[in-house]
Amino acid sequence: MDLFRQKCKEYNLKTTPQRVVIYNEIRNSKEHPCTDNMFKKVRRIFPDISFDTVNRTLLTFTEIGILNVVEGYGGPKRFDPDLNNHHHFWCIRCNNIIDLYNKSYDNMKIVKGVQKGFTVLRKKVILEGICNKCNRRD
Amino acid sequence: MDLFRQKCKEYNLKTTPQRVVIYNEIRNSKEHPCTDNMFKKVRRIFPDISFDTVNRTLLTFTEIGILNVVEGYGGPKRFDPDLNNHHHFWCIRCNNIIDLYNKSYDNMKIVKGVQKGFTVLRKKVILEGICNKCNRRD
DNA sequence: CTCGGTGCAAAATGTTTGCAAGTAC
DNA sequence: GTACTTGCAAACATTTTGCACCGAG
Repeated sequence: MDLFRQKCKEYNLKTTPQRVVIYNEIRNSKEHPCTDNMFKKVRRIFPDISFDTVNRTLLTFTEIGILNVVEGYGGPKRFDPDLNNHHHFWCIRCNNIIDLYNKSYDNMKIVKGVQKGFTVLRKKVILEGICNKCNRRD
Repeated sequence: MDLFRQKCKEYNLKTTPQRVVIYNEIRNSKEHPCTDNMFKKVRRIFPDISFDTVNRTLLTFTEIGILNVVEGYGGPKRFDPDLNNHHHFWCIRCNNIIDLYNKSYDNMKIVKGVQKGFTVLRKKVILEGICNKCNRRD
């Protein structure tokens, strides 16, 4: 919440009730929701909010760095409230994303080809496959 | 081309002229085109093809494993003709994807949390940042 | 000849924009 | 009071679906 207020001040954003609710909901989220998921969640608390506001707010949050967008395959955007360095396992069947925390992944070196002239902001490992639940279901 | 014919046989797909053209174009592509890029490319060779066929064919190709879809952030799907193990640098400004080849990335271990019950089909490293061209442009 | 593939048009899905009215500061 | 935000509606972009016709095997 401090981060939120601080960033709002920094970027001249007003702390509207809508933004507060969206911030709290995504912070408390353990998943990687898409905009529509967030809209449904937020509307339980703030029934008159528009989809539009949720969408714009999520994009604004990624711009000011209190949220990340995570990799997907062309479907709806998905957001990640965890700003710590972490990695993902992606189930290609149920589309679930599982967070992975691993020091050796974090410490991975940046390959030479990318160093000159490039700025690397984030580096992450993505594992793709079938999760335990989907495997069990077969 | 052999891979193409073999896979078509395997999955009972007909080798239509449309599919042949699409296959050749994506194979010769050094980029990571989206469906619309492919449509434009293919239409130069096969002017009467529909967008629809290109889209369906690309999806079919990913299903039979002669193409991969690559990670994105909710925009149009992008395809990758390179089936070898490789990694990506992603410019968040110009949206360009640069292929990275690196043995130590290839040899990365799979973390323990994912081993029981999970099937890992692919693993890759994604670097996100600003590419040399975009940096120069500032 | 037959079944899968194509092209078209329409629908569905997801995102963005323009603007009048509202509200945080 | 003013500038930023919101909600709405319409536009846009991308993908998917249904179906009649076509053509590769």
